[in-house]
Amino acid sequence: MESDRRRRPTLDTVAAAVGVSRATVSNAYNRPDQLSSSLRERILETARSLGYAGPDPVARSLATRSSAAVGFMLPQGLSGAFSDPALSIVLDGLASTVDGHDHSLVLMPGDATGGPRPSIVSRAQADVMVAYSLPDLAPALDAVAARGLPLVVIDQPVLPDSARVEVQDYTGASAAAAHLLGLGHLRFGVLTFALHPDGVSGPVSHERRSAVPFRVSRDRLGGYLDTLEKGGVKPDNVPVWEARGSDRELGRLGARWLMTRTPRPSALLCTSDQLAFGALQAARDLTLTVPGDISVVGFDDVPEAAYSDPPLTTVRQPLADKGRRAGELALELLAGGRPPRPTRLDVSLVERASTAPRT
Amino acid sequence: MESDRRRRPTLDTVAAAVGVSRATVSNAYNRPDQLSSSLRERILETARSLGYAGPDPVARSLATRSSAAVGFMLPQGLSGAFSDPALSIVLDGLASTVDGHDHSLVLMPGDATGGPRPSIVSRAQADVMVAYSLPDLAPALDAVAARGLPLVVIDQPVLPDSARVEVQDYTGASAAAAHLLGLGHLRFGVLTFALHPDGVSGPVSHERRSAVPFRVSRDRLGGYLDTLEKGGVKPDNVPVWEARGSDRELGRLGARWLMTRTPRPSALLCTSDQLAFGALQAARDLTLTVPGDISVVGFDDVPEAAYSDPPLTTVRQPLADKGRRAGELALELLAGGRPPRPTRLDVSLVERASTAPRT
DNA sequence: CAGCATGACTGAAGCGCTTCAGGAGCGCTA
DNA sequence: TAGCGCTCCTGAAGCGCTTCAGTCATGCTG
Repeated sequence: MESDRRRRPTLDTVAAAVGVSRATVSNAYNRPDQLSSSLRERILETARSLGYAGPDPVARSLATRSSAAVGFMLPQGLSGAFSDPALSIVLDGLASTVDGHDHSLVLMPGDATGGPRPSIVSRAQADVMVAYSLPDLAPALDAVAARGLPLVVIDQPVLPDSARVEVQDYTGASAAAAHLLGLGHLRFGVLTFALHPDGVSGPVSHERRSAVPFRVSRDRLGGYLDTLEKGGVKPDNVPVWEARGSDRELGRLGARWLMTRTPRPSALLCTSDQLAFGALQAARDLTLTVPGDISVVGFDDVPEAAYSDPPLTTVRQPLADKGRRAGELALELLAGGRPPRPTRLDVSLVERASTAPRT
Repeated sequence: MESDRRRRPTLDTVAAAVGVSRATVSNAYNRPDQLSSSLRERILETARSLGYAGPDPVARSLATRSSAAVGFMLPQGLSGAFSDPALSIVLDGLASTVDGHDHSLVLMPGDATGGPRPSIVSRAQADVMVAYSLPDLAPALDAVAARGLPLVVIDQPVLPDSARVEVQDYTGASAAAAHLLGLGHLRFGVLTFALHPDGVSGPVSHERRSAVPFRVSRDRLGGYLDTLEKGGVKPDNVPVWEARGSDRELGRLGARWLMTRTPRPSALLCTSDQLAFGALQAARDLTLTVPGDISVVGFDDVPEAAYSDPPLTTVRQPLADKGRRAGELALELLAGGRPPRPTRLDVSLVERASTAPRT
């Protein structure tokens, strides 16, 4: 079994078998124009019959100083992460971009600290890292810096020397709040995903609202609350529930709490569509009608938002573009480019049937 | 900028700075017991001040002939893949297992062929591959074989020399069908995810039902149809809709078609919970009640199945275990073990409120 | 004090590949 | 036929690390 692994053919094996130099065999794979096509054919044929599957990726990476992979760092474990389709869409955009350039994707799931363990990051074979929604000051980010790897940041910490793609979270949230205000609502509730990476769900105390390490949460919550305040609604009178993740079930739980406050809010602002879907479910549980008894708005505009019952009023952000852009940036940095100015993608309010004037 | 990358310190840099041999510096990182702790401290300290972030992962991989990564091959692109929480759960189980052993996860999304492109597989830096639900004969599998990498297969092709973890799909499907038969149903419809990797959705013709390359689809569909036949229901009289993926929206589409056949089926068998949720939605769209007008059963028992409206009768499979087991197998193969006998996980029917006797 | 473990460190041989400065051969031109 | 520019191929120097067989003091035993 030792010999199993040891006996694998290498470039030299093939070179010897064909009777050419190792460089020539290498060229057969990487620079077809450097040798006659007949020789190339002969080399490839011999390689095949020897069971040689092409240049070893690791050795090639060492020699070229490039591992042709982009690392993707997540704030959470995978199951939590993918319960929100927003991430899948972003990741798909990213994956198809880098895949098209023959790069692969190394996933680094996070743990309780709100990011991957630094040791994972130090050992990851990737030559550019993408940070997705990590909290400010995540240790993983130090590990990236220590390795001197180029970094592209989606949606989160503002770091020197990193490429960024983000979305007008504050503006979008603000528009959603203004929409509700415009409909005459006076009593609100806010349902947000994690403000802190500690895995806590529950009503949000005053101090927990400040110093929020997740920028996205901070901006959306801020956009909601500031706008309400400008509209004459005291933030202190707005109950806020923090769900530790962004999925329906957690949303349902939080919404139930919000919908049973006295007096009951007539409008709910949610920081994601998933949470909003949970809220729709909670309303059904409580036999409240949406938007009759209570208006609900989401954030993201995932495809399903158009089909929910009722269809969701939400803030659209271009998720696939976000991923694609991140992929492009990663590739650019890899090519030696300096981080360009941050890409800021637009958001827009999509009015559907889950909001209505206060009755 | 050239120099930026070139100037990165290496083991030698640190060795020279401290005045020891390179081997000693290497030992400082990998075998603390091989040197005095005071020297080790000094080395680490110097490394830090030099901006050396630890041994280069690629070089280390080459020297150790191990890249400490497991490759994960998917049948589809990422966005489609993750719209079904079942995959997230499996992947999370896998990720936490391998992560615990300091291995990382390389994702290889598939394309229209039903698996990752072979070139991606040939170049992936992983020393064991796991195939998730790939179709039989996927080209990616040849690429794995060509490289001589150990392989663990989840849910799909039966390959010589691979470790396997699978689920009693046929048995589970059969139990679901028997349950419905026992409730007195006579007219059925089947809603399945992809039978073929060609991205086609629609009613399933007779020939398309045979030679199904996805084993899971084959077994579940077979389990449904065979059991119905034994119960006296001709498979040819059972309309089958194939959705190209496993998400709600596709399920809703297919279910709408199935629910508008004449005569209308009184029971729907779905190959996944996501499709079943779509069916629940379709019923609402058509103002049919579940289970009053039509019974619906799913497959997987994802967490949400317990909370849907109505809660879903479904076939439970241990998703997280599946992922964990795959991770363990991968690690075992890496350690040089031979593929053990296939792990077959049990399924069981969970009766909830989406099925009822025929009225 | 000879003999011998033991602990601490080193030299050098790889790991499998890419790349670049040439060299050899060959058909053209002037 | 000298000279030139091609095309096709090679030699050798790395890429940054691990590992294993030693070497060299040092302290301990009998």
